[in-house]
Amino acid sequence: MNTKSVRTIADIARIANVSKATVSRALNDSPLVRAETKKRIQAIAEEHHFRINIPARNLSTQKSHTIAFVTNAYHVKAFSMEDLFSLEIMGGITNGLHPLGYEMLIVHVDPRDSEWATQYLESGRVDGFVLMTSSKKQSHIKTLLDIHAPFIVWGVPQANANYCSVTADNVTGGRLATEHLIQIGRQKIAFLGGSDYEREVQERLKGYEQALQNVGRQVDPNLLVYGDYSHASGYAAMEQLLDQAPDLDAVFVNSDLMAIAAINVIQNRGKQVPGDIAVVGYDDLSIANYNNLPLTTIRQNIPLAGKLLAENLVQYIQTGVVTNVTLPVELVVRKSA
Amino acid sequence: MNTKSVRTIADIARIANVSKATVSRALNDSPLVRAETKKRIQAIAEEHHFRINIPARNLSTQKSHTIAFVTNAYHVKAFSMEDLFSLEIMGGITNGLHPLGYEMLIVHVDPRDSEWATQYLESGRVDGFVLMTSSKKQSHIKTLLDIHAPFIVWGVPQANANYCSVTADNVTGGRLATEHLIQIGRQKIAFLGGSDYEREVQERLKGYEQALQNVGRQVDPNLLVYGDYSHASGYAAMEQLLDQAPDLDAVFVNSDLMAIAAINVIQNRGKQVPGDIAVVGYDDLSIANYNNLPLTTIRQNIPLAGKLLAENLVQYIQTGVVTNVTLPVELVVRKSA
DNA sequence: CTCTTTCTTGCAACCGGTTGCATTAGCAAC
DNA sequence: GTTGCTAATGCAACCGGTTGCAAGAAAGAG
Repeated sequence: MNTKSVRTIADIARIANVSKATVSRALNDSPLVRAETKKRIQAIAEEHHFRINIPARNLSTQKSHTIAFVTNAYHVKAFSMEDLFSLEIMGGITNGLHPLGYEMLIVHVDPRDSEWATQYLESGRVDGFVLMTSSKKQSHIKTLLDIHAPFIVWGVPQANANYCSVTADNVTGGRLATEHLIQIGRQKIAFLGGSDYEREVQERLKGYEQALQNVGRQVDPNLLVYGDYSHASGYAAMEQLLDQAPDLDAVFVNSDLMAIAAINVIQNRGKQVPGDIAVVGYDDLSIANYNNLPLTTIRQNIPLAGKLLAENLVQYIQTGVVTNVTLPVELVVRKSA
Repeated sequence: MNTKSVRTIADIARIANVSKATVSRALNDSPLVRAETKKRIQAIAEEHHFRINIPARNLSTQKSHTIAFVTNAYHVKAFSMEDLFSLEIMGGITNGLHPLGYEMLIVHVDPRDSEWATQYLESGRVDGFVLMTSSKKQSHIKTLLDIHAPFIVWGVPQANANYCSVTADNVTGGRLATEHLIQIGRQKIAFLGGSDYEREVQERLKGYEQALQNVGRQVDPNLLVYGDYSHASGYAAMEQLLDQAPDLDAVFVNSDLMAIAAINVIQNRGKQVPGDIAVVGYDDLSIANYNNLPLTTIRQNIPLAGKLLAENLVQYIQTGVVTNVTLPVELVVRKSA
């Protein structure tokens, strides 16, 4: 129980001999209050360690200054390595939100539940959503559009879409990865993609195809496999690749986690990385550097992506301006290729 | 802008021909309202997809139903692998909070800032804190105690402390790890600890010492080194160990991440794990299983720890009852030892 | 039938901050 | 000295839900 004698704006008003309205305006730096009055009030508030009551402010302004980070890890008891991408981008998002006076809630979403968005938005609990889910993403986007919810998406937006997004240049990423493998002399270059229905994966494939075609090579369907970004799926996909094309000497993998799984498979089959098979990953998560065999990978600037997701969503909430950002990618050469 | 015609309890009251008070009581399942009236009101609310306004409820009840997850990753632009422990326990915490109607904010804390706790608590933004920081933990505990903030700590509580905590049995963990290494025939067993001022590390050392003494062996100070749980510190500590005792044939490492770093050092010096040097880690994070050489490790039940952190903090907020829980640990034998 | 007790629901004040509009003081122009 | 305009501040209603206490209805006992 808080027994401080100075707890509300009314208390500050009594001490400063002004009205609550003047105190509220002074603490919010309103131009309607004379500068010397404002300074005096702010000094009194500081002296008494005054804290404005956030629920009261939220009620009267009808804003929560809170963003929901929507992840689909609802089904697990705990986060894991599989969620490292979310973890890393989360840090960038909270760093972007904090200077703007916003907080971030983590929201697990059951993809079968169509009420989750209204439950958070129409109750006034959050002002908007950062959508990270990959399963049922289109369905979630539709849900959010239907209720006119402010949101931003990590990933390639739908054609003709009118919502905010931040993505990276996947075509260039695919091309850079493949060009590197070509440049170091690899002859039989495989593609281990994420979920094949995703635009990002399709664009990385396009970049891979472009790089091959640029040197007069053809795409071999036996060299194309897909996972779902999980470690297990990367493992299985790499096994399938080696079964289908035992003589492949390079693989471009659509995520660092699947790349590490692929390396495990390669090494377990008695082959050397990068000697026998060169491996390029994607994302440049921290694990890429920590792996005993540091990963050559395509860096998406995840801290910057997080920061822009935050800032662009808040800008949309405040102004209604929709922004779509495509970040550049870069090849990071380490030891796996 | 929400143009729904049924937005507030007053709207439901008008439709149901009762007062706001009755609607509020019905939606909160109060026994003061007749059962048939309650049913009727709940049906009307359901029919109109009514959502109670959370800021208004928070203001009138003076509760936010929000918990702050306090981590000290304030200094980085993004989370990383170093934060995998926090990520994994975070999942357990949100799973524990959600059925209780609570949300979780992630709060970065500058250890030099002494106002962070009042900033969140006295503004009514959060109802309590889960304290995960390891740097300046004692200082944060003092800060929270000074302002009578509800909180719970992951880790061993201070002697005579009167606050909630969840920890695991570190002495047993240290003993189990060392006994296992003894049992598989290792002669020169090293200890690579976390930060040596931490009670957890001291307790794990005690377990290590007990196991050695139980078989008539002495503790060799040249076999004791400390890191700070970071990958880099684990790497450096293992290098120091091998410099000091090139003939060691086992090492008990106080975290999975440092264990992986240790394995990297061992392999980079041309030695085999577990052939030349057996390695046991701690925590049983998801990475322990994903590593190409799956880690033998001491499992702390992280999902359960997270769930209990959540439930016991909410119980303290609601009832004032302080609970301290020590979870059992277990040895998980994989391939590194 | 009357009185007392209990049940059910309503009244309205409160939680604390925001802000449109009103009021008053001060200043400048005539 | 008067009038008109602007600046500074105050008033009080509002944001929406909660709940202590009051009022009235219903039921039971005598």
